[in-house]
Amino acid sequence: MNECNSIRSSNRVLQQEFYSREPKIVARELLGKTLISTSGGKKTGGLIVETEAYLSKGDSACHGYHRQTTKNSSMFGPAGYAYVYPIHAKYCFNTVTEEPGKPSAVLIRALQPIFGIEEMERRRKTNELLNLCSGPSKLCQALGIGRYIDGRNLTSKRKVWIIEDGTNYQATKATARIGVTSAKNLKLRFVVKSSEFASGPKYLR
DNA sequence: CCACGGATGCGCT
DNA sequence: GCGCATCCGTGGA
Repeated sequence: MNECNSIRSSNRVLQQEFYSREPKIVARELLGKTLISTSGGKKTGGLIVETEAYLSKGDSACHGYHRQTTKNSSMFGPAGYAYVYPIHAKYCFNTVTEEPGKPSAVLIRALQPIFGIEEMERRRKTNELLNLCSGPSKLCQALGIGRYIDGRNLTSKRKVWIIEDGTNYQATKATARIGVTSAKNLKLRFVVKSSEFASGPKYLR
């Protein structure tokens, strides 16, 4: 934690204008904002401390790189909607960015747990705070996010949304994305510097 | 109907 | 740091 960080207090839900920009900008600005889910009837969520941008152009790691399919169609839709896809029997949660037709998104990779910690512990089957939301599939499990969230609007307080409330982090870091098998040269992963809640090895924080 | 990908995570070492 | 368990949804047959 850095003493230069300041706390924001606003319940305003992030709107389409926020998401309708380049994924790189959105990814950086999502750090320190608050992701909330009421899936399963329980309020869970936390501060976003790690994100990754997937670009609509020149990014072979982006799921929309080749063409639109049923799987990735929400990526081609309007900004401010969810793109959720299954991976290895788990899920990853993205916010769609830019205008319709441009397949880009921001993957939420880690949260500092804030709301519904007991419920998240139950869903994750662990009491370790640092292990609740430190990975894209971990946080989906903790927040009850599944494929049924794919294509949902994130700009109203229904099921899943993001509010301005949070922390203005001064120290952030950009690194290569984790786990991608192509376009490894692009530094499109954004992380709150030294955050113990982020995923990945320490030298990438 | 079925083969297979996939932006993972856990459990070892 | 690395191997592999795990499984849903897709799309081709």
